[in-house]
Amino acid sequence: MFMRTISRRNNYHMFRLIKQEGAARRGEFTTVHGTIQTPVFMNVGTSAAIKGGISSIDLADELKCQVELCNTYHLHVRPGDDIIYKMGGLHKFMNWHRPILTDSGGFQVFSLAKLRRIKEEGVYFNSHVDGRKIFMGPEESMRIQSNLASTIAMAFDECVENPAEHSYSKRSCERTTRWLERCVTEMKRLNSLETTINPQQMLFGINQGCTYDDLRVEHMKRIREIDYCAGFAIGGLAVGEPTDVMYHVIEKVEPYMPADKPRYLMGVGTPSNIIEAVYRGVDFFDCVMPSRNARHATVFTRNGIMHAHNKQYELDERPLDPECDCPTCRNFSRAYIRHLFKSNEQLAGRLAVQHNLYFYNTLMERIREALDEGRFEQFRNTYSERLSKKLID
RNA sequence: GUGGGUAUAGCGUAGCUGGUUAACGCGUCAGUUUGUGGCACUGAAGACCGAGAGUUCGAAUCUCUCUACCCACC
Repeated sequence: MFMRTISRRNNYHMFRLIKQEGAARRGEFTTVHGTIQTPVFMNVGTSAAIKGGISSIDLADELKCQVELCNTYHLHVRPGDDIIYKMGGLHKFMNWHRPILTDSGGFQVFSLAKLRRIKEEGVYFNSHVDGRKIFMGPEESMRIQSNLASTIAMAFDECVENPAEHSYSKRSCERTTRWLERCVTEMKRLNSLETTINPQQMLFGINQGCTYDDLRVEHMKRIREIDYCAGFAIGGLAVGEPTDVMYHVIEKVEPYMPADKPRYLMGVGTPSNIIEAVYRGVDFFDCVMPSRNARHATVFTRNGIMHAHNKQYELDERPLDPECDCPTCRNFSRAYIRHLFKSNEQLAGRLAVQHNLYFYNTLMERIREALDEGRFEQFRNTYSERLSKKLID
């Protein structure tokens, strides 16, 4: 049997609001794996690895990552959550000892649309790896996440696609609420078991409702009544709707989210999206954009977005971002990185991912400093637009 | 020296029983990427078809000459 290393006595789910500027919040979220300074960007390592060859050690030592995000569905398919349980949980498995948030697999209901069937009890998938049939419902998702022993588990939801009919969105939301109730029941049971690696595992509920104000608000009201949730997420955004619609939905839902719990905008987004969402009261973010874009040679700088493979950098001796002090920018020129991309060297992706993650993590640091010093509004005015424009120099 | 073969974008090839703006891959250039199945996807530029002559309404395509390269035999 597995030796329990985490006490079940302490209450770790503490969100402390340090400062507020308008709707924007500067906070601190205490977890069993350490305290998270918010607003925070979680670095996406779907299969217990940041794509591009960044290890947990790099993340912790150099890249200022506070929280790593892993995916329930992917890890269930491979290597199997039972394997990770036997290996002592995700933290031990990947040698990452700060907080981990596991996504529930709900998003894969949406993104693997061609390979699934949704029913009341849960979702039938065909595995993207070997095609075998997989069933996942709220209980399965909670059991898997309990085996993974993440710090924060996400509720199993349906991410409604955009556009969607009002009637379908409504039925889907109601089902997602019922699923959340089942998640809570199952997680309570799992956290009480002697064999559970992390009995302090927390659950975040997820708000849905497509782009319909009434559904969003109604759903938020329903799920916030479920007191067990340690935080709440807004899901189903940045899936094709215009940016101003996304901001509008956040503005509509935010007043109904508990002020004493963290708010997490799932899957978002660009640096500008993040600044705008912090401005509207969001505390947690995650997005594949910094890592995926980096692998495709798009890097973020303080003065805008650059395509590192462009010819104009052929003889450029400057680092990607002259104002950045990440390991990549401290050591390598644009000319060299462009060459690595053109030559299809793995190192190109690694250096660029390293830079982009550092950029996102330090962007959040700068947002927190601005909030600490009461000048977030000014920060937003300076950077919100600039960071999402193409770099010209 | 004789016989045979090949010459089409930067590279490798398709088209060659003659018929509209010569196709494809790689490379080049540019762009996309929002709770990551797929290190992926989209687009653009670029050759007047080895050179010259001929047949024909019309030639990358047929004929002749030349040049270069490859193979075989002397």
